[in-house]
Amino acid sequence: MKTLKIAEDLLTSHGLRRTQIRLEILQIFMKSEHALAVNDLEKLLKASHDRVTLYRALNSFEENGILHQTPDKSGNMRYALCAEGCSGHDHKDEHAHFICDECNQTYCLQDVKIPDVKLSDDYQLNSVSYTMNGVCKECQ
Amino acid sequence: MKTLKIAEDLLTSHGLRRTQIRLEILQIFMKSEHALAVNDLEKLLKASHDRVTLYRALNSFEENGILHQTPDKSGNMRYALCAEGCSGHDHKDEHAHFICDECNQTYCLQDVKIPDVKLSDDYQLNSVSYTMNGVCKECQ
DNA sequence: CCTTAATAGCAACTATTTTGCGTTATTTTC
DNA sequence: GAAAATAACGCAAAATAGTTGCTATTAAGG
Repeated sequence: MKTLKIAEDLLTSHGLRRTQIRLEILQIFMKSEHALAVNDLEKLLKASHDRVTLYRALNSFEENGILHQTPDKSGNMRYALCAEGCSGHDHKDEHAHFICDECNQTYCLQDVKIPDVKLSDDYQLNSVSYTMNGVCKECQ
Repeated sequence: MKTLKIAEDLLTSHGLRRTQIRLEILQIFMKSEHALAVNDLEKLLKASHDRVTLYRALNSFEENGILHQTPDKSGNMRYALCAEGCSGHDHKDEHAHFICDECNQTYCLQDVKIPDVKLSDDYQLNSVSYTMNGVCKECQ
């Protein structure tokens, strides 16, 4: 299936409008193997757009369970497509992330499931994130 | 042992100067059960100080393995005391963190060790972080 | 004491993200 | 289809976090 078609379906199925930018953003995420910062996104977009537009699109996607966010080591937000089965407030994003200390890129390790830990009853758990830092293949 | 004495020892043993602010900062961290943002720290300090001073103190502590940092969900940096055995570039900070979605506070779960995962040889691992989100006891 | 090197504090700057508001354009409805 | 409704865009401005350069202090060691 073509990425454009998938992007269109993603938007429609979440009641969002199919605008040029949003379609392009989604296609970029589909082609990317790692999480992207707003910065990265700006560079990958054909035309230049207002950052506000990007932020609003990304937030909307996040609220609708299309994307999920993780801050990188320095605290900047990065976004990546959710696996299927995400819904806005109940992210099933239970895979680990790897962030390269050299190139600072975030890899979504879809096949690395996050192991559980024992947690005291004092805490009511909603979601978990597992992030590894190190050096990726490219940078070794 | 009094917190002041501990703070003094921490500074001296790392070759740092025992200034008023730094002693106070360290004591605040010793009394706090959760990780603090620069913002929190400002409120907890008796007198008001320049934010730059706080940032520089915190960075210095981090480099010397006295504190470690974790970004919270929204990407803001939070700091907490390291367990013993941390050194500047080889943090042994292998415990999990819990961040409350309500009050946004970060709890250091010193006794919850981070479990390992299998990682492809493509990645060279340096450090790991495990963060849980949910609702803490206070907020339930 | 006196030196010197670390630290504090001020000013200014960069980067990220958010908010308000008028305009544009996609959807919906007739 | 055309008009109405409203989601999304884009500009301006501002809030927030963190950094850098520089000078003034001050702790530590002779």
